[in-house]
Amino acid sequence: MKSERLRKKSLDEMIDKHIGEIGTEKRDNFEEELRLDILGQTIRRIREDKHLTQAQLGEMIGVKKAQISKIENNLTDARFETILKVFRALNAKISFNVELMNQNIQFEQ
Amino acid sequence: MKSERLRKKSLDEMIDKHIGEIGTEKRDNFEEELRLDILGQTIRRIREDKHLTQAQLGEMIGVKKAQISKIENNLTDARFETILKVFRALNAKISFNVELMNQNIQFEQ
DNA sequence: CTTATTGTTTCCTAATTAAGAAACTTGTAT
DNA sequence: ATACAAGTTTCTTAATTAGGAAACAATAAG
Repeated sequence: MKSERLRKKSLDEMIDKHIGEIGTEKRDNFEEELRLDILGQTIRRIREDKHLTQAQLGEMIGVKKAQISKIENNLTDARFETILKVFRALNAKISFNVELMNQNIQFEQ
Repeated sequence: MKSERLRKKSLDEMIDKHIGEIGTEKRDNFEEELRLDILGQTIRRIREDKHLTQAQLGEMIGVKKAQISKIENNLTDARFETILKVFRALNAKISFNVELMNQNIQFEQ
């Protein structure tokens, strides 16, 4: 069956085939959703590790608990600074490692 | 051409100057405490290295050149998705490495 | 079962990003 | 100098985040 053959392919190949090639609109949307999903999951994971409620985390950065909920569930495209504030409040060091060719530009927030 | 010679410093030259020559320890393990305003400068450097105008970069991600200008000059707190789009358009892989106690949570764009 | 806590969702409103457009400035080339 | 391209700034309007508040669901504890 097709599904058996597809199972042997790599995840990238499957995504290429079923979602679309990189660069296509459909693929771009998929990649973006995937990424934002991971972001919310990550924030939730760290927050729960620190035993903080959404309300407590929100208070720390001047954001309502409703906003934290939306960020964690990927229901909003928050502002860049807001996302950084979240990580700062969680005392999580987030570094942006920009890989360009063979060079690395790394900076932390 | 004259314009080529008069162009601003390339990304390579910037990194050489500020981080170190290729092969040096400092260059290999670049870690520097930087502020948010570096984000705009980083985007500008990469864009110029790719010989893209602000208008061209904006077109690639559905943002006006005025917005690119504001982002590069840190005159706006853009949305998280917009910043990711910029790096994606510049073909720069940006990974978010969240360090939390003993664990590392890493996810890439 | 009742109560409290936490998280989700919805309403309205305020604040801000971004579009769209244009004017202006700066820099480069002829 | 003049023309052109690139970047900056400003304006109005549209779209969206976030505040403020409240209702609601889910869970756990008493």
